Amino acid sequence: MFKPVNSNVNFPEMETKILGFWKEKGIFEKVAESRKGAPEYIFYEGPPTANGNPGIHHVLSRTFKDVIPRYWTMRGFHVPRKAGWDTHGLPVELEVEKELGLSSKTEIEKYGIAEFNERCRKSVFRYLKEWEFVTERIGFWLDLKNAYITMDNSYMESCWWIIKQLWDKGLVYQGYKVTPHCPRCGTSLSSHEVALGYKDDTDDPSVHIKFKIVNGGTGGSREVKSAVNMAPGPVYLLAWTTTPWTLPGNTGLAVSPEAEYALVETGGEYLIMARALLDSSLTGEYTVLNTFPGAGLQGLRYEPLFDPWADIPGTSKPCLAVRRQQTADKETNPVITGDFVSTDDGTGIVHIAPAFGEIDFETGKTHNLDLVETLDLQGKVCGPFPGFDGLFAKAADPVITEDLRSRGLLYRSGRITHTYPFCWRCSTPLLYYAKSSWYIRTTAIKDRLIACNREINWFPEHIKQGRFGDWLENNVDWAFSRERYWGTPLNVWRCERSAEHGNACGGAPDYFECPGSLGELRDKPGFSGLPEPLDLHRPFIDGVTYYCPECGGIMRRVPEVIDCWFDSGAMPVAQWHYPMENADNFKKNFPADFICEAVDQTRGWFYSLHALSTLLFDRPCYKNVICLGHILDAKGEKMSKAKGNVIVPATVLNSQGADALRWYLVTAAPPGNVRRFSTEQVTEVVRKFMLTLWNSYSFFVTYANIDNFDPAVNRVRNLDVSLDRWIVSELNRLVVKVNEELESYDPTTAARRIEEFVDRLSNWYIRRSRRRFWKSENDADKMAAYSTLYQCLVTLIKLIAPFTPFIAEEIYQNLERGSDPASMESVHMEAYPSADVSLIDEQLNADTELAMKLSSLGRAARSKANTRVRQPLARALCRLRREEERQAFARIKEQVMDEINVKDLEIMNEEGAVLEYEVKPNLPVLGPKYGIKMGEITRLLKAADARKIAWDLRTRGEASMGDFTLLPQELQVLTRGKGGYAVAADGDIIVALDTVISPELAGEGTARELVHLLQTMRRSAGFDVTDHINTCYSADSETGRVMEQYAEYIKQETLSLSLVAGTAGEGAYSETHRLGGVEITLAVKKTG
RNA sequence: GGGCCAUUAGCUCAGUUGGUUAGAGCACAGUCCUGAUAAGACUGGGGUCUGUGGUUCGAGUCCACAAUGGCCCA
Repeated sequence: MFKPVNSNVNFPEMETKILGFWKEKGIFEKVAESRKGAPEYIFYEGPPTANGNPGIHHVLSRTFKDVIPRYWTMRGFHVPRKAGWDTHGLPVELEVEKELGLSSKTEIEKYGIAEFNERCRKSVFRYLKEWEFVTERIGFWLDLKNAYITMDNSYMESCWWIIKQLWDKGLVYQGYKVTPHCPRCGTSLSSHEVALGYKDDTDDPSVHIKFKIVNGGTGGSREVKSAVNMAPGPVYLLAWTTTPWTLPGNTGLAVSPEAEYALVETGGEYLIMARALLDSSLTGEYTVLNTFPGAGLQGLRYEPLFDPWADIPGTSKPCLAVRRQQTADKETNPVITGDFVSTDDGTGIVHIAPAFGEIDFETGKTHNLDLVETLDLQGKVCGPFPGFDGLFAKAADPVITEDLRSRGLLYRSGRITHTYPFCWRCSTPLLYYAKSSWYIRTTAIKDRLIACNREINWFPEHIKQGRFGDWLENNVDWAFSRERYWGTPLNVWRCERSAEHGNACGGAPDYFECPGSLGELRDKPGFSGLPEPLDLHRPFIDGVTYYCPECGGIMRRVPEVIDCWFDSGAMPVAQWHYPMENADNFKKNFPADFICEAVDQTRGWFYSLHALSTLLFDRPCYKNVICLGHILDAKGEKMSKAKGNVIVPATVLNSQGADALRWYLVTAAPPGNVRRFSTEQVTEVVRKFMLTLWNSYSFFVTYANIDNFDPAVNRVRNLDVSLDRWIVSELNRLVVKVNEELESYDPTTAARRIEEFVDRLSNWYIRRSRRRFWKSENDADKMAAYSTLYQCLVTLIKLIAPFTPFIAEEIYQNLERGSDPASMESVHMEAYPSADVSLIDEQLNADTELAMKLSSLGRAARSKANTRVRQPLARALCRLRREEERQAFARIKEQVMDEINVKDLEIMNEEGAVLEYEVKPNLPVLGPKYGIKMGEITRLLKAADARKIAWDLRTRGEASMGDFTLLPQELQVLTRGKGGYAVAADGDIIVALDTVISPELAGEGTARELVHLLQTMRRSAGFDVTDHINTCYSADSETGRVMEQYAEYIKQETLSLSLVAGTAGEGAYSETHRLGGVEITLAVKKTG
């Protein structure tokens, strides 16, 4: 006996019960245990940060992260599922800053780094419970107990080891470069972090500035100089910028050497700029006085807008860094040429501030421009600039603009909206400026990064050459240091003397060492300053010093910590504390077979894993990667707290359940696409898939129990009913396909196929087999039906187990575990189904397709004739063109007759009465043969008499039209129902119904109608399916006659022991209906 | 400004190497079927396959450009 199944199932409740079962029996651990020693399939968990609530997009990635490992586990592999947590970095610090009300690094340091970091440590796991809850609730099996945690000493020590490896290869350097800098966070951002924070529609100033040309300089072509000298007033170079705050740092102007420039007079002023941009830049009428190539401007000098060297009381002095680059040539502020100058926008003259832009900086180096740094690390202006000294850069913009206006140096000012980068965590506008930072020289291995990427399978595939490939092609060195507090400290120590005494130490300007482990550090001469208990974080590690081996000076750690993307990219190594321990584990678990994250990780984790793996081991870190698209709300908008359109996983999990959500996430859209999420669609999954499956299961259990079906005893191996052989064939074909698709990382197509199978199982196999289950004798056919359905169900639940682990477990426990004590304790310990291809019968599958098609057409024809299916009809005719179909006809005839309730079904011979013809060109054949003449042929065919052509083709083997003689294979003769109301057609196939209803047929129809009424009444009366009843009726004489004629049939169908005319007795359930225009009253009563 | 992806019915998605009448499901309306079903069947309305050019005898499919949305990069 199987456990009875309630067809009114509550999935969330069922799932909770299964969760309890897994927990109580330790199923997850047992599954892992059962695969010990099996070949490894390696999955890496990309560590989330648990300082915020998990959202629906996390459920998406966690579902895919679960399906694939579950699949490979069932395929017999041992799949470790070590959890991980990302704990360092700016996001964490930011939360704490908010809590403490701190707003700058100075305030953090005043508060105390030790205390600050302690707060960070605590805040990291604030939402750990929610994360663990969601992870468990959705059935994502993850080894949470042995999670790797990036802030552990052991983890950080492994990071040190990695840095040391790179250091020894000369791949780590300190560079003075322009970096995007967040003035609020006070640190540089790596390029992948910058990528996270671009905002369109940023409103910024747009100013055109006049730079006054100094007469009598040495540069400029003769032509230009004479033009400038001959102008009646001062001549200005017109430049455009959106960042006025960079203007005090201006030390050069760049022009395009090839472009044409013009000297114009406008409003009494004399301006030089690119000719192509005159109309878009100038506000009024203008006259072009001269034109010359940009190269001619090279070497002109202009007056600086500000003097950063000035000594003005009450202002900061000097600027932070003011470097006069030129030694020989004292003249400053030159016009230079550069290929980067475009004449697409602006004025064709680009203002260069070497401290504030990558191109600017490089240009400054090339042309020996002065470097003037007028901002401190908080983004405040610093320098002899009364009025805006001390202001935040962006706040200084209007002041600077006003100042220039008052001095007549502003030509025009307005606003512009464009895209600008902001800090991805705190939304402060980023400022680009030159400063020192630690780099990993990834450009040195760029070719290897690209080559290793070739070995990776990306899903979707376009990421490989597209987004990720491009990223690698444009690789820049990884700026991996952060001037912050809560992160893995950079393990570089520097000799104090090198800075204090110039070249005093070892002859080098700076002497650095990079100890690669705690042990190595402890072994340094004079090591001291590390307190117990051990904590490698700041500020404790900052106190560690030792003696410089070169000069005996004090070695101190540099102040930086490392990028948290480095942490997560280090996980293949650091999760094992390799190489300090677990060398075996590391080797066994590297590289990964599979990882999965959303597309935003191409520059994040996907990159940091790939880069570190290539740097360290010269090989890719992962073999297969599913890259998921983002989730939008039902309207296609991004989910955000601000919009209030965030869907919390718990709401869906509580109402529809985890299986439904998982199935939806897998099947609804291709994984790589963006997708809209709405709970209505999850509900649809419940109705369409989950309930159909559940009801098939519940149907099976109900009847199997009535008949005491025992799969162990009643297993039928040789099926001779074609319906059974068909569904088994479909099942095995499904198993082949699903395996193929899962092996190629396409769970979506696999699941969609399963969905289709469930539909066929329920709506064709079970529906058509229903009568076999009701038969009162336990004959062989009935057992074959049970056995087949049982086999389908137990195979099916194993197929779906990776996708919907709960319902699979629930059904497994009842159907398989419940009847076979030798079965596994959980469905997830089972082997994934493998197909028996000998059971796949393509012919049979095609036959059944045809039967379905004919049945569908038959019903369509009935619908047109307005004849209900319950009313039997004498005859149907069908038209089949293809030889295979005509052969299949004999095999499926009975099925179709039964489906559309006709007494006879024949292939039609004389078609004229019900059909009309159409002749069409067979394009794939005719096209290549006739090419450009096709148009004419098509026209001729349309005009021709289709019936005649069909006749000619059949009798003469060809047909002629105009100049053309066409052969049968070049044309298609289509036929369709001729206006007749009982004909339905689809392409070649036609079904026509004989709609004449004889009195006998009418009587039979009435009998079936009566059975239907009584069945419905049984249900309304609340009888059990197996209850026997007594039935009474009062009806007109005609109906009474039918009752008598079909008494045996009616009694058998409705389990009536008696069927008598008369009024109902005490306690009977009675209903009155209209049947064929007359009123009848029926009454049913349970016996005994 | 550049790159990648998407755009097919009101909604969610299929659409194989270019080939004849572009399909499902949901939703809506009507009819039917039902002794597992919250299901199913049939019919109907609903599509200039985002647009414009091009290649071709023939384009949802290939090419170019553009638009919208998303992501990424400057």
